[in-house]
Amino acid sequence: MAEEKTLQDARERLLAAGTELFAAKGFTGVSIRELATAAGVNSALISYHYGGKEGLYEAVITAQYERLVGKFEAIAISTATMEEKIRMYADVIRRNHTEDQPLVARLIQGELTSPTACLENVVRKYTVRIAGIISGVLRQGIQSGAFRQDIDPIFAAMSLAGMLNFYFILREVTKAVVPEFAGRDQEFVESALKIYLKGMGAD
Amino acid sequence: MAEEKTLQDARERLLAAGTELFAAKGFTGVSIRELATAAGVNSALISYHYGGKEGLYEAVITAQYERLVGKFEAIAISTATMEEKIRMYADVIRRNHTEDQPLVARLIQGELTSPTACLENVVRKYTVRIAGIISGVLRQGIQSGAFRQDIDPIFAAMSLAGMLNFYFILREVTKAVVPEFAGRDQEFVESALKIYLKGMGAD
DNA sequence: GTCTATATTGCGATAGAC
DNA sequence: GTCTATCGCAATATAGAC
Repeated sequence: MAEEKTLQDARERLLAAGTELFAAKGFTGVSIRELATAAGVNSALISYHYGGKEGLYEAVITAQYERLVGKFEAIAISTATMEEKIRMYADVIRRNHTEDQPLVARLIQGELTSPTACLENVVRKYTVRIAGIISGVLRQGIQSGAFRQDIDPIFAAMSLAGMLNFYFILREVTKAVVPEFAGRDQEFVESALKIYLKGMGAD
Repeated sequence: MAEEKTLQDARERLLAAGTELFAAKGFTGVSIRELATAAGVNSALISYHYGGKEGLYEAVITAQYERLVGKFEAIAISTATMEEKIRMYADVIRRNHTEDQPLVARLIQGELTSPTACLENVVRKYTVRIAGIISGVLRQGIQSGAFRQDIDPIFAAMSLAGMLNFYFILREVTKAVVPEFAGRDQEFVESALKIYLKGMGAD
């Protein structure tokens, strides 16, 4: 078991290169030659291992969605309180956009905004799954009386996800220009949660 | 002054075709041949009038941003109350995504999510401008005591924009699968505003 | 201002040697 | 499982006629 990272096979190296390059430039912005060079392998291996450029792209997107879904599910089945779970969701989203791999978050957001034709079903599947996980937790909170009764849980979930994700989408665009945004991610999340938790509170 | 719509010059016809096609397929998804055919002109005229495909794309994006900024500014300078203005902003966003030209909204969202290299400055400019307009109105509300004092107006603006826009981004992906979303746009906006207005309320 | 024709470049995929 | 070489195609841009 040589732990030499550079000795992973072409398949793995292509997945890693694809994750980085597709995230940075989008599907159509990267050529198979560029992917192969970055992975240090021959471009023909993309077809051999993944059936083509689209196949590699699908593998990249799927792997990232699975990673994210796993984190959301772990929170949902934990024994934390309702408010703690919401704070944990917010933390996953913040970390996903900042610490983990900011470009990958943008990749998923981009696919969400206008899915590649070949990936519409994949994106739909995971979107529905994540929305289901979060709205399920909120439904519990509504039924238990912790949250107000007059909001549909799915709408409550969309509102929360929107507040948090949209900021991080825009941050990439504005942080160089709007001084207000520099290094205040955590502070934004706290402000958004203040608004959301008060807004969802039962009277 | 013949009002014959089909007799507008190639420049206008290309802008119209570009708006529709770029919105439907993205920048890289459309070829100049396709643009020229849709406009009923020759592909060489794209270079002649706009300096190339990128120039036409920039003209399309700029025109759409100007249209949107105009609507936001009109609300900002109106004499409506604070809550009315927020409801009017929400209405502009909803109409922009549903009635006006849903695909164009997706075009702008897509550019926001990951700007084309050549358009980063354009996108930045308009993002900052719109954020400035909305946060300015919220700042007034905060100073007047109508809204809570412990939230930065720019964060409050981002939270509002996020709640509303994110739903409409996802709606395109999920409406075919999640029955909850079919025809409930107005209802979602009302729910989101309920959460937001209560969450921003001064105690 | 508009069109025809073409130059040039780069793409994704694959056949076949090793 | 990986590489070399190449095929066939579609892309944008432009030179030059009208």
